[in-house]
Amino acid sequence: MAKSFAQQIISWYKNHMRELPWRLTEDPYKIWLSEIILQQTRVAQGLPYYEKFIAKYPTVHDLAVAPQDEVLRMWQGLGYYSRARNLHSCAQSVVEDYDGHFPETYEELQKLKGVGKYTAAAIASFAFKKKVPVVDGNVFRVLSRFLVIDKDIADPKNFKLFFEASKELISEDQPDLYNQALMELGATLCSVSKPACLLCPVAEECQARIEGKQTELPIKLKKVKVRKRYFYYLLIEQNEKLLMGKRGPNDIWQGLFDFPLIESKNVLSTPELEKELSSIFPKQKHFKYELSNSVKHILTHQIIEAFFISIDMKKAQIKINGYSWYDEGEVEELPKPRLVDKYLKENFY
DNA sequence: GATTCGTGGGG
DNA sequence: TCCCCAAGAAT
Repeated sequence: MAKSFAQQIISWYKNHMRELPWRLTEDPYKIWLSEIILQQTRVAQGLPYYEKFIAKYPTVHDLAVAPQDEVLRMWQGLGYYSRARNLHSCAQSVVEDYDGHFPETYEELQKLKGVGKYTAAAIASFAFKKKVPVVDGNVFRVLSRFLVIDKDIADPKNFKLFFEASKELISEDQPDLYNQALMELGATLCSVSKPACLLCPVAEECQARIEGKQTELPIKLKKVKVRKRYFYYLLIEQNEKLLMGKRGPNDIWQGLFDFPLIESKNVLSTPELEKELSSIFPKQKHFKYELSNSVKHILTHQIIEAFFISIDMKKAQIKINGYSWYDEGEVEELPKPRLVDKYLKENFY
């Protein structure tokens, strides 16, 4: 009897797998941590963060008792910061509600903060050898090609179709290796633009390749709308200290620190800017300020054009709600958005 | 259920 | 320069 799809990709995987640290362990904590870090993130970008976290927090207990600002600072630069907040909260839940042990089933795992269908399937199969298929961007791509599934992968109602398709193909005794092989195939050979079909272990049976449709699949319809925002950051320094504050909910960078901010839907003229400034500092009649060149910062749904305004306030009493003074050492330790961190590194430290 | 959450790299 | 998108989840 011919080798099954699962058998073929698993034997290919065994010969080509990259020996990443989270693949050389069965510790659910390490597997969970790696999966959270790798959500919407490439291995090359996430790997140093994984090493850093494991060194700082060897066990889920170490992570649970850490201060949240420290965890956010550790996460700085990786993006999607709700992952860090949920990571921390999840660690505390595992310690308090599960006696320090991760739950083992697909359903129970999804009750944890930051753990959805993909991550639950990954932990259940990698750590506990459960027969649950993972469905991520790679799986959508590989299966849509292998089976010629021309349904929109951006539409959540089509998730089940791929989940069930993979469930039909998953290995009975090596579900973990099957899932990893499927993702690795998508991450390496079965790439978005130029799939390396000549190297593919299942090219012979790939329906898209047979029909010459590799690059037409998968179908993804949704396009993101991008919003433009203009940030005028106020750099206010007194006695070697800088005024900074923690960002609140319902916007980007929740929990991270930045400077007092004037936001606008469009570029401000000099009079407009000065009017804004004087409304923030009503008591100051005249003060000097210096406006930086604009810095573009691109997010998934927003393009931010930022200006940094250094303000000379002399010895005036300055108080802005929600902001406090931090010296250089303290500023260094605060979790900050990339945009802010870069500016500080280039102009202050 | 459509939207919103970062950042960096590749084509 | 622009577009895509990468081991998704929460709201």
